[in-house]
Amino acid sequence: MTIYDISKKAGVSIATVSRVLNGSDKVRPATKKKVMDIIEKYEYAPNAFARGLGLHSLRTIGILCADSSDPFLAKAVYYLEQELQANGYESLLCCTGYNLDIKRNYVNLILSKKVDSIILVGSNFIGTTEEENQYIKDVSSQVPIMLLNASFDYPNVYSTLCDDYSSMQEAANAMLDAGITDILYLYNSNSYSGRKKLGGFEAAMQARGICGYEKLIHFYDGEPDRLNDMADFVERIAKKAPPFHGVIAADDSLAIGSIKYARRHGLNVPQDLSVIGYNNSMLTACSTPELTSVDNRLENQTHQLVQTLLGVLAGEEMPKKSVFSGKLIKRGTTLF
Amino acid sequence: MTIYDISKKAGVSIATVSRVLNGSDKVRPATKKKVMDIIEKYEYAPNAFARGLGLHSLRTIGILCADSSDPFLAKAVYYLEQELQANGYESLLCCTGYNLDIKRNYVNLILSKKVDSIILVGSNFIGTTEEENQYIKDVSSQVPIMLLNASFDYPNVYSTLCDDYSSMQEAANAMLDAGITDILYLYNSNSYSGRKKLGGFEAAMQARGICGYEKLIHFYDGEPDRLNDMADFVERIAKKAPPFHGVIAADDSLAIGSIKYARRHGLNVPQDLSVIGYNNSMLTACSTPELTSVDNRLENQTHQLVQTLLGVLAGEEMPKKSVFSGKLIKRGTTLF
DNA sequence: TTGTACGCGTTATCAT
DNA sequence: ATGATAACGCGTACAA
Repeated sequence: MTIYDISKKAGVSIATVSRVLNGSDKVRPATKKKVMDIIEKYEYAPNAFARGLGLHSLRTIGILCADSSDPFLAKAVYYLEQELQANGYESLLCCTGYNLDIKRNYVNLILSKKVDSIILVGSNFIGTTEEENQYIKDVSSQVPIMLLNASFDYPNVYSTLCDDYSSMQEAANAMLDAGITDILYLYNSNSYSGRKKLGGFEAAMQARGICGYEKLIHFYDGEPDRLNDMADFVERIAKKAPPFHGVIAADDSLAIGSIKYARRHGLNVPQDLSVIGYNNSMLTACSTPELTSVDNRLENQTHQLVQTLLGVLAGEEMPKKSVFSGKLIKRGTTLF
Repeated sequence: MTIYDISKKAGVSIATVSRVLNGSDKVRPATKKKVMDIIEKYEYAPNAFARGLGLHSLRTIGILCADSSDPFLAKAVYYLEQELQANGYESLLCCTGYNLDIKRNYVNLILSKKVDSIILVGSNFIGTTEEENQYIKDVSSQVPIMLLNASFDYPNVYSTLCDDYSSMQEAANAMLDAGITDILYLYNSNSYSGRKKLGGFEAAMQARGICGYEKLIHFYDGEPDRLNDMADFVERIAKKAPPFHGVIAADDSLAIGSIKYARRHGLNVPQDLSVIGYNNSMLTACSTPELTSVDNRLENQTHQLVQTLLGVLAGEEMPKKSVFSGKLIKRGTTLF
């Protein structure tokens, strides 16, 4: 069934069928009904490829993320897909892994599929050097680039993110206010977001004049999601580093790992050890007591990102950067 | 840049350019190089839509799942996307939610995007009645339908799954062998897979002549991933139902919920209560001690599914049904 | 309001 | 080995 078949059966031209299909324009109601009946009778649906050829778009958005099974990224992808779907866009998903070179290739690959835009999910797409981020500049000339949870100032690149710096600073201040100054800071990513969080933590410590806090900043470079490996990691730290009575982690999984460590050593949480995580993920319900964590407003971010994208695609002028404030969700692993 | 531009600049016909692009056929090396140089110089890439028009394919697979942020489904989607990508296919992701009508619509929608096949991830796409599954029959005439973790016998429908019946039976037998016969069975889905698991459990109980086990079979119909809601749920059951010293859950989250319940009531796991989960997900590392769980070989399943799909698309005769055996991964929440 | 005719960028089929 | 040309199916100026 092609548009020609339909036009023939309905006794009209393909132009009229096309007009009926695309809702618009002036078509006499009687003609419209006649055509619609034929279309429905034969369950005709226009060929997407031919349509794409003419319209230069198949209403498809490329979603790139490092690992769609990471709880945080998975949630983000889910929200984005739902939001895009609701606005008539399909989602082409690509999981790139964490290697920058591979990411670059994927961006070009997905671009060749004629997506209307590319959403980069997670801040690990933004490196520290100009050269690392060159690929984003290159692609931004073709389609708008949307960054979720990261920021990059460049034409046709739009950023939506949480103010991780302030959020982490606030979290650290909350712990400091409770009198805990020996804080173990754990992180597992040097991404844009990761760097902001660390910066916020350091700023808080410095503002209070805490000395030697650097010795308690540790980077976990093991496998993600291996909670026990993370507990082992904390255990190794505890043996060598100065004592600590608080843990702030840049990711909930690391916080849970710390709680596992505490349990192994008979430390009570939060009496002996206060713990704050980040992302407010499902993992917060995993521990007993439940994990205090920073909520970075993921759902708000994804909503805003898609709204911005729709505006951009419609040719409107939209904000280049949308920043949300995070919020400390207090649960059982902290006394404050 | 179109193929015409390139052909002009290279002083050949578009046919030759096309041949060079598609690697195939006989093109004199010198000609090939000449064309390639021009292509690279101008960074020419063929228009995907026009290509799709000619080939009737854009090498895209539709992946449908109820909720890509569910840990199990997220992992499945991740593995599938990786595997497809490695074989030159893109993934069009759709999250449908759990409503059957909506699913039906999505299937048609994604089909109109001219995907080469549709993968239905998770057994909740298969209902109990003929009528519920009619939509699958309808679509299967257009493209091959691949089922992950479910089975449906119909032409052009291919199933890859774990033998959940036997796996659950084995899990129940392990607990029964350890002398625990008062077992609380928790489930949260009546999907194809959910029904198989329940069947396996019941078979095991009946085979051992356990009486009244039905009173300890309970369906959780609350929100998924709300571990505390699940703990509340178990608490309510414990107040009314016969006592139990074992829990077998059709999903790890329910098992974790039970452990939370146990902790609240000062019950020791596994001494006072043995717990077995299902899916062997990341959640197994969440509890202390770690959760014994049934591994349903997800990675093997996804690999097999894609291999089958590639064969089908290549016109080969492939198995209609591929069944893997699950495996009980013993950890700390059981004594056996 | 409706129809004609062309363009979109490939691939495939013939010739040569 | 290479080239000319016909589909592929739709959108859309432009004409009627």
